[in-house]
Parts: sequence; structure tokens; C-alpha cells
Amino acid sequence: MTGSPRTEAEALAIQDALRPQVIDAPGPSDPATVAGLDVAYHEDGERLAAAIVVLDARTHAVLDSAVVHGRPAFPYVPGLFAFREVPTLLEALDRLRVRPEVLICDGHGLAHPRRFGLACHLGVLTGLPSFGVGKTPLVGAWEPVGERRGARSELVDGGEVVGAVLRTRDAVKPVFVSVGHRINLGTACGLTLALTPRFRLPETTRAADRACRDALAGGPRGVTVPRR
DNA sequence: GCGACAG
DNA sequence: ATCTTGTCGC
Repeated sequence: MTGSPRTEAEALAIQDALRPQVIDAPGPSDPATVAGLDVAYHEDGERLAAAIVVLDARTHAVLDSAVVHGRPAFPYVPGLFAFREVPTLLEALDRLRVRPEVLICDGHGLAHPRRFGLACHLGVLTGLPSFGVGKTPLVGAWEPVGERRGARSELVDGGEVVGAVLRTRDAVKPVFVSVGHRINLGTACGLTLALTPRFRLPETTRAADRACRDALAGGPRGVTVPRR
């Protein structure tokens, strides 16, 4: 009942079954390792590459990584997005040698129409603390966010706080942070800020994004840059 | 009915 | 997601 769905109705049933398993806990505010997860799609829409990169939480040095090629497991439907990428991401997670303490996903967690976005899904399936950092909103409304890095505003949907709109760089478009599993919003925002010393997106997300894009392109070859 | 809609 | 460098505005 929790495998890959064939229809939207099955997907909704799986979300309903897994949602009660989300655990509300403080989470590790000072983890030793953090992992970034991301997926890149081939233009043919038939192939994808999923990457997970584990970083030292303090130095941001790469400790481990895994990239797996696969196929989208479900069509793209807002709200059911996780079903596309979860199977391949879980495979990549199995290949890691270093078990990360926190998963940082490219997408939302509770900031989802049924409170079960990708970050919740991966958290419940792996049992690991997780949260999501999205570049654009899926649900919710918020008050204008202060222009300085660190400023945040509550992301509210259906009368409840489902996440935070967080400014990670001065005067740069904010990101959308939401809890996935076994971590709270304050901890998630703190980790997000610790991972954005220079860019809008967390170093974890950037590292995973690079890894899966490189893999799709055929992998880095030597030190030379592709020529005309 | 019309738009919005993570990646 | 992906197509994509320089350009417009403050």
C-alpha cells in the first residue's frame, strides 16, 4: 500500500496512510552531517538522475555522494510530485556509505495541500529527520519578508502555520522552508541559514543539483570545459 | 467557470 | 524540470 501508485487515487491513498506517521520533534540543531537531495530530468522526459550529497555541516566539505539514474515513477501533478522522484532517491540513499543526520529536500514538507510534501514523504520512509527548502510556493500566504538575511515570515495555509518564508541573502528572493519529519521549523530555518553563507540556496541543494546535472550530461570528464 | 499549481 | 546571455532598472 506504500509502494509506487499507478493512479492519482492510489497516490492520494498512500499519502493518507503515511501522513499520520510524521513525527513532530525538535530535531538536531547542530548535526555533524547534512544531506542535499535533488533530481535532474533529461529533455526527453524519460530519464532522470537523482543525487544525494552528504556534507560536513560545519565546513560544508563533501563527505559522500551517490547518483542513480532512473525514470520518473509518476506524471507531474502538483501535490503528488514526490511520487516521481522518491523511488530513485531512495535507491541513491541506499548507496551512501555515510548515513546523514538530516535530509534537506528540494521542495516542500508540510507546506502542502494535504500536509505531506516530498520532505515528509522521504522522512517517513527513511525515518530520518528531514525538511524542505522550496524556491517557489505551493500553498499558503505570507506577510512581506524583511530585506535582510535572516528575516522570516510565517507561511500560513488553512489557518495554520505550515512553514516559513526565509530570506537567506540580503535583498534576494526568499526561500520556502517547511518541516518534513522529526524536526521543527525553527531548527530547519537555523540549519538553512547555516548552509547559506553565500548563495540563496543551501550548499546541500547546490551540491546535489550539480551532481545530478553533471550525471545527466554524461558526468564531468577531465578538467576541460566543453568547447564549441 | 477561471486561474493556480513544489520539480 | 527544461530551453538560456545579456540586459533592464534602481
